Amino acid sequence: MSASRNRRPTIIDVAERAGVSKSTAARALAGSSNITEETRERVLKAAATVGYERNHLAVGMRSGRSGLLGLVIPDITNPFWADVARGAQDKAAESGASLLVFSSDWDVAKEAAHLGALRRARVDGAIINPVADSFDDLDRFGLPFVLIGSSAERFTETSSVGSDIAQAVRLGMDHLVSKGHSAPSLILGPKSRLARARFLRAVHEHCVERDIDPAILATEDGEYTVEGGRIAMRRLLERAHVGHVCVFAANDMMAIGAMMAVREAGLRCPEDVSIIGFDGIPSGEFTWPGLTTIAKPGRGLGERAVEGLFNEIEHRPEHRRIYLPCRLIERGSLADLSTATPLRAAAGAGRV
Amino acid sequence: MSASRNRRPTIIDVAERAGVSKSTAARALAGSSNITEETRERVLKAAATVGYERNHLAVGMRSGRSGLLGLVIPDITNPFWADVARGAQDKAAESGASLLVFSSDWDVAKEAAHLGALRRARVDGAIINPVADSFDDLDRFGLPFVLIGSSAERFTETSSVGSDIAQAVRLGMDHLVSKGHSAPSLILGPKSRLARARFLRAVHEHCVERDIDPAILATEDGEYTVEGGRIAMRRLLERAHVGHVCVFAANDMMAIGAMMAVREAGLRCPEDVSIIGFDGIPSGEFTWPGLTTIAKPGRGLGERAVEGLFNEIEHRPEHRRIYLPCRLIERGSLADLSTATPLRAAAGAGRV
DNA sequence: AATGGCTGCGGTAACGTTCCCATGGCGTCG
DNA sequence: CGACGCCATGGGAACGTTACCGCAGCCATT
Repeated sequence: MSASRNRRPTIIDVAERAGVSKSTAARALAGSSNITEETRERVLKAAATVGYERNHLAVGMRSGRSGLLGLVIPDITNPFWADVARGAQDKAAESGASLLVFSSDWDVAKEAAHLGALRRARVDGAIINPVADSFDDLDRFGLPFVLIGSSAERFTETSSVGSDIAQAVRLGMDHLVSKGHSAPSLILGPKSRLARARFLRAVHEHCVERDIDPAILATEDGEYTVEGGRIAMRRLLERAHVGHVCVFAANDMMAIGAMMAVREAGLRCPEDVSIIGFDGIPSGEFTWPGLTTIAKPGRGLGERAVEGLFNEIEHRPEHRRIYLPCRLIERGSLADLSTATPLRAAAGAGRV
Repeated sequence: MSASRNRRPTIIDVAERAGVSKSTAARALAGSSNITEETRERVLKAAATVGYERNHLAVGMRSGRSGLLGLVIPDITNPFWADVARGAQDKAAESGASLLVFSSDWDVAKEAAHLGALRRARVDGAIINPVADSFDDLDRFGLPFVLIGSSAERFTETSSVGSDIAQAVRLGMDHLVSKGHSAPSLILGPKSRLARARFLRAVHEHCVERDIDPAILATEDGEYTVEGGRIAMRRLLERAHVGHVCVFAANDMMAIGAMMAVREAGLRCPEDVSIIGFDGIPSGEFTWPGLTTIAKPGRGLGERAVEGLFNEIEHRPEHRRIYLPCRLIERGSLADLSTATPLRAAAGAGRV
């Protein structure tokens, strides 16, 4: 009859089957205006029987909207970014959009190539965590986009979604003092990274509020890696005064490295050294002791970014930076110095 | 002149600028037959100056190939699957294709919905790790696809890509005997899972080769989670004979759980219990001791799957199951019983 | 010298959809 | 009772690209 067996049915097949024109069929399928309830049902039934599915490519050509969104993140293998991707994907699916996921692997050239691929694929917009420092590639992009993550600070003119670092630091510091630690040593990222300054500023502000002189805090810099944290911790231990050491690491990987350095120095966590991290990566659950940390809302970031992107696409520009709250995950890497319980007893309990 | 400022240039703009027809422009851009070198250069230059980029949507409409591939995996947050995604994405990019990534989160309904979204997005094909047991959704899919991972065994008629379990088990067992362990206890997945049978069969075959009676191996089942491994290990320790215990876990998460159970029982790894895992997840690097394991070639799986998918799409069906080799990662969770060195000394060395 | 083939190019249709306009029928209001 | 307007529907164009066909000019062969 109408459609051959191996071709996918089009709206014309539906129209023929329902005995109407393709215009009418389109109206019925769009669920919109000026159509008899009876013909609509007839068309819908015809569509169901022939197994019609709207061709997004054709829709995209005609309407200029492809229903495709891009996501460019530095490392898909990092569970945090994967969580962002999942949130974005779920939210996009709610609106019938699909997500093109690209991992730049911290490579500026690769990132630029990905942006090109997104343009050619005619995505409606993109969510980007830029690894490049320059505006060039983003300017060239020419499509609506939303920035995500800490690097957004560099671009004041575009809307962005990130974690609320200030709130996160407050959460961590409050938790520290509630456990009897007052002025933690800091393991920070490289000086070149903007996230470092933001983190440090938040700590300072919090110290000022509590009448602590920020200058007394020992700090060490390092790469945002396990090895970076290990080295930083080593140096921290060399400088350490007598007594319990408390460390606030700006990143979970560094916190894990710090934990390793503590063990390698023949010390114990949390008995001799307390550690709190920042990120909420799954690996923190499997260290010994488990890593107490502040978890970023990865999934929420992805969801919110897609919302912002839709606003951007539909020319309802928010031009706002949105900061989502983080949450504390208590595990075992922080000693409780606040109770009257002698340290050794607590340590013994923690052992088994 | 030709194109308005805010519209993206089309091939017609290029043609006008180069002073040729759009047919000729298309030929030049396609880099194909029957065109003077001179006009080709003129067109190419015109394309560069107006900033022309081929519209994939239009190409897709005309050619029936969208340049989009789908990837449906159970959990994007799992670094193994993320690695698969990266491999697939890289390989797809080589051919100018883009990847739609969907995470089914172990939800059959969500998986079916994703397959529908892929069809509507007019992907050229998909790579799928099916969580559903039935063929129904896959049959309904109606587009070329390649299966990936262990669940592929259920579908004999389609080409698939997976890890070489037999080789991996051999690798692990060989490593065990080289360290002086002969007949490891086994922590396996749930009986319902096909991967369990495959793993167990490989172990048995290896035992037969070495004249070991497979029946003497202690086995425990559990969920493929940290908690599952912990419970299984607990039971294993209750049954344990005197002396060193060696455990081969079918999954890294379970291996990590087993390590926790050992510590909770007041024992030490690797001094009292040796553990080897299977997967190669990053978390295994951060446990104490580091987890010795067999790593699956996630990235390679993704790459190979895309190759197979292209074959499928272009009707060069391989209809083959491809198994990629795994590799051993040696960390500290396995005691070396083979040397003359007394165990205690080795243990002491392992401590710092 | 005439004819055939080949080569470079232009014109046009088609992919599947949506939007705009035209048309006819019917109800309503003056 | 006539005219106007509204509503349901149909016809056609357009989105940007590629494939096919046709045409003109040129070289080679007879």
